[in-house]
Parts: sequence; C-alpha cells; structure tokens
Amino acid sequence: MNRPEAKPKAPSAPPARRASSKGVEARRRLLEESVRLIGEQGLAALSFREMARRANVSHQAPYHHFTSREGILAAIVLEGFVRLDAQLVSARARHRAAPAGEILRQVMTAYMTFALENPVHFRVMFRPDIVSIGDYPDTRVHAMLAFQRLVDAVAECHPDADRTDPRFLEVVNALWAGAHGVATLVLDGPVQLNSPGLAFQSFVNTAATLFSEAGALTKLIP
Amino acid sequence: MNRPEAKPKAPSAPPARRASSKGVEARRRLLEESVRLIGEQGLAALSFREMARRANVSHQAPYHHFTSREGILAAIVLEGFVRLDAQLVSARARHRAAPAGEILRQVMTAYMTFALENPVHFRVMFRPDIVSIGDYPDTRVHAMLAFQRLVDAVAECHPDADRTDPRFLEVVNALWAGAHGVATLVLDGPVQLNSPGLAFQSFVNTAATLFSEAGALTKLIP
DNA sequence: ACAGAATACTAGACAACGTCAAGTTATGGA
DNA sequence: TCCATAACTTGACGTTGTCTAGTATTCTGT
Repeated sequence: MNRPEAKPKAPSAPPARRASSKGVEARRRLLEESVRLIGEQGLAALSFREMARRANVSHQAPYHHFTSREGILAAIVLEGFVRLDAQLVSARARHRAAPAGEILRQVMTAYMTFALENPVHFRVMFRPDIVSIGDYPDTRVHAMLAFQRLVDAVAECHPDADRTDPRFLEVVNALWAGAHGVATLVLDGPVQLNSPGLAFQSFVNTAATLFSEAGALTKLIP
Repeated sequence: MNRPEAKPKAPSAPPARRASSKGVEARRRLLEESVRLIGEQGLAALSFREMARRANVSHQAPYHHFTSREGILAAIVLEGFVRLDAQLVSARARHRAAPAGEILRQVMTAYMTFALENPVHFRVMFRPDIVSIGDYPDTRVHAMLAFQRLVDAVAECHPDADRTDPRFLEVVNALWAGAHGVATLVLDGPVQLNSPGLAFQSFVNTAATLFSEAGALTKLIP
C-alpha cells in the first residue's frame, strides 16, 4: 500500500493562519468517527477512505487534517495521555486526606479504570509499531507527566526514599507494570478464556490492593 | 484490501493426504521468514507478497500453506504458546527442590524472559484484533496449559487454598498481569523514555521479587 | 513401475487501500 | 472588497489481500 517507512517528522508545523472554525469542527468529527470505527471493527479497519465515507467527504479530506494515517493515530494517542493524566490527578485529589498507601491504591485503580473506559485510546497508546511516541514532542510530554503522577504516589509511601536511586525507579516501574498488565490482559488477553467467571471490577480491586501493598511495604527501597 | 470480517473458521480441516516433505519445508521457511520480517520492520510490514518475494515463490504460494493473512499470524501464535509453556515447565523443573516462593519467582521470571527473547511471538500472541485465539482450538489448549503452570506455582505457595475460590483466581490473574505488564512495557511501553538508565535484567528481577512475594504473602487468599 | 489423486505452485484479475499531484471552493483578516 | 490560505475535490499510481482458474510436482496404492 505504499506506506513509506520514513517518518513524517511529526505534524508540528503550525499553520501560518489559524484553522477555520469549520476546519476544527471537521477535524474533531473525523477524530471521533475514527475512534468509533476502531472501537467497532478493530484497529485494522481504520481506513482513511472509510472515515471519509462516514463523514460524507472525499477520500482526501481527512488527509488535509492529518498528515498521514499515522497522524490520526498520533492524535488519538495524544488525547489518550491527556485524559489519563487528568484522571490520575483527579484520583489523587479526591483522596488527598487519605493515608499514603491508600493514595497509591487509588492512583493504580485510576490507571486501570482509564484503560477499561477508553479501550481504543489505551490500545493505540502502547503500540510503538503504529505510532512511536518519541516522534511527537507534546505527546511525549504528557506521557511523562502521567508517569510522574505514579512516581509521586510511590514517593508519598516512602518519604525517605531517594528518588534517584535505581531501585526506586524499578519499584515504580514494577507497579506501573502491574496496573498496565491488568489493563492489557483484561482488554486483550484471554482472561475470560482462562477464568470464565472472573468479575472485572473485583479483579481490579484485588490487583490494586495486592500491588499497592507490595509497593508500600517493599523492602527493596532503602 | 478486501479483508472480509468473516472469520475463516480456523484451518483445522486436516488434509486427506499428509503434506509432502517439500511442502512442510516451504511452510517452515515461510514462517521463519515472516517472523524475521516482523522483527525487522514491524507487524504492519508483514505482507503475503513480500514473504513470497523473499522466498522466491509466486505471490500465491504462501496462500496455499496458510489460509489467509490471519492464518500465518495464528501459526506464529501457536508456536509462541508452545514455546512459552515449555519454558514455564522447564523453569519449574529446574527449581523443583526450591521453596515454594522461589518457584513462583522463577516461573514469573521465565514468563518475562520468554517475552524478551521472543518479542515477535509475544506481541502477536496478545493481539485479538489480529488473530483471536478462540478461533483456533489447539492454540487455545496451549494457552490454557501455560496459564495452568502459573496456577500450579501459586497453589504451591498456598497449599490450603481453594483453587475454585474466586479470590484465588483473582490473585493468580493479578500475578500473571504483573509479569505480563513488565513484558509489555519493556517491549512496547515508553519505559526507556521515562526511565532512561533502567537496566532490564535488574528490573525483571525486582519485579519478579516484588510480585512473587506479594503473591506468597497475600492475605487475600483464605 | 505407473496411473491417479491430492498437493504444491503459477498466472491473471479485482476491489480496496495509502499517498502524490493538481485543481477548485470557501473562509477570514487586511 | 480583496486575496492569501485553509478546506476540499477529482484523478491517478503502485501495492496489497483474496478469488478463480490453470499447471506442475509429489505421494501412494496396486
């Protein structure tokens, strides 16, 4: 299909004139439509031409708003990280008075909940073969911001810990992996195959408790 | 590209006559070539026609060995679960004399190691939008077998636990998620973006220790 | 050893896709 | 009002997955 391997170097070139109101409207509609399309038929079904058909425009109209097929996926990824960060922040704000361990638990729960509520975004966010975050600076910023929320939560459990200690980072990453693994497995893994009667909400609670306790009580952090 | 949504109902129809030796040779070569291709250029680059070109056959030759593009991915998935199961079994066998907690640790480490050593297989194994395991009975069997290895390891830590208790299953799934999350993040996540100096081997050890201890000491299992 | 049948492969066609190129219309700031 | 530019259309090209139809190769029973 003639998809050149050369990266389009991010669509950061700002238009000399601001986009017209009609333009941003169309762009928003196209984005929504593509998320819905992926949700209904899977990632492989996302096609520029199908999007255009659904939006009742020519097959090249989307090409104007997004530099390429990767461009629209990158837009979804950015939206995803912005939403994720917002949910992590709000989860922590809601439990500001709670004990440190409980905050960690709530942040991890928020991560998993985000994934379950935004499956399309979540899946695309972690597919570097489709859209590599490194190529989109603002996306990268929001990804690192979200990660920082988890670092903060762990730091609250271990006020004396040295944030620059490699072991500290390892524990944070391990906890991230725990929440991420639950989300990934529930979304894409054969969980219900192996464990037919599993209730997802209860599962998320159990996992959050297990991981956050391990994180709070770990002796790996000096 | 005319990829119909209708599933080809698995390639389980056994040929009336056994495949010729030349045939299985070609099939094996095509499989290897496709794994290499994915490894080099990513999943999107896997094309029937490119495979054929590399194998110096017509563009329809691969189509004979694999019912469709999904068919070849399904073959990779099957191979992946067979290998994974073998590694889990061997990890446990190697530490049969070890205390129960250590066995759990080793099994989880084996899971993560498998993913890092077989990144192409691992990625395809958990992409139901590309190949849904449920449609391929023998693949399903091997997937459940591999999962059972983890169940056994957890059960060894809690000899009195009731395997049919939902909480037991939840803990097993949570531990699976932990190992799975580490593998997924290291392979596809922006880990090195957020944590530049992270040493993977050390990270895997830390995660395995953290999770297996949590699994061994959890009070969630009655 | 040899005939028949299934396997293994080739060749050509088709629709759909992503993208390039060039042209046309609509919009908003001066 | 003017006009630069955003917003969109039309047409074309090469590549892809898959269907159909045909040819060649290999195995197996007698």
